[in-house]
Amino acid sequence: MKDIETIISELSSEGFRATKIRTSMIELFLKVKGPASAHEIMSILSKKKVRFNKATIYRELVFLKERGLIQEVRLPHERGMRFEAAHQAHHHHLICVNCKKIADIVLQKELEEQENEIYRSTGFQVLGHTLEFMGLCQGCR
Amino acid sequence: MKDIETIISELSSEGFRATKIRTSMIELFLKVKGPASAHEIMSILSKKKVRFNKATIYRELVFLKERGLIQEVRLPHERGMRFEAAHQAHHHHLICVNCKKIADIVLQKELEEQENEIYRSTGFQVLGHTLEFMGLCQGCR
DNA sequence: TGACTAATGCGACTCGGTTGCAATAGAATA
DNA sequence: TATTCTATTGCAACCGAGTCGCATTAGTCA
Repeated sequence: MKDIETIISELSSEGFRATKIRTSMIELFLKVKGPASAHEIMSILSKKKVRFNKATIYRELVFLKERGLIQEVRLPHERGMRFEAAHQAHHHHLICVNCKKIADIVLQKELEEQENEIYRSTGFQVLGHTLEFMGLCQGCR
Repeated sequence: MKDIETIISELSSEGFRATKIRTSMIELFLKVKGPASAHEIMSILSKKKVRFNKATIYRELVFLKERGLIQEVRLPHERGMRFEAAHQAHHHHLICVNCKKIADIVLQKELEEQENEIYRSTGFQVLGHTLEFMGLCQGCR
């Protein structure tokens, strides 16, 4: 994700509008670290005194996702979906089983080796993967 | 998971009963490959003319999970939970984005290296991980 | 066969998310 | 600034997956 002015001007040049909720949500995704749930998004907006309806939030999430500005993340231990800004390098998540905080991590050594092995042994052509680590963060150890 | 007679006798020696639904579900998990959704389980039972109520199915899934006979799996692209027999070695899943089939895979080379790197660089102590591969199976390539 | 209680069915409910539709409000134009 | 067009919103009803309380049923043991 670029800076907010660029995003907004790109959107409006395509006929989309810079509404309060849209700009607030884009700002939010530029700021927040780790993937955010719809619930977290709504509570942040509430604190900022942005009035909204949940249907609007979900619709905006779909909109931002379709435009490639955010991407969906599903974590292994929970029901709902989460979203994060889509500008980032390929990364994974560290989920603390104690305090539930979620941190991003970029692996120095990705999974090419494993993916090649899969192709050789099964003929399955890997296009992507999701990898989440569960454990204890430094503070909770 | 052991064979069904052993499981049933172990359960009944602890005061649990060998009901139609319970034995059908244990049989099912011994047979089915790849993690099954509640929906799939119910449709398989229906075909076998086993009458049931969805609350019972969910309760039985909780029961079998608590007893360590099955384990929960959440796949990155879908809402619901899935379950698989818990006897298996640590493994991952190959999810075909085209035909949606799910296969198990045991990696020759697991992620110790990556997990050590995480500990060194962040102090996060990894206790487990989930790793799913998306791609095209041999038949869909 | 009777008694005990684990397991079931039922229906109502929760939670996360979606949809149809009328009302509202950005933004371009006059 | 007023007008117009239509993207966006709020509302309320809805959906699917899963859960719960409670009265009833049915395994199992004596």
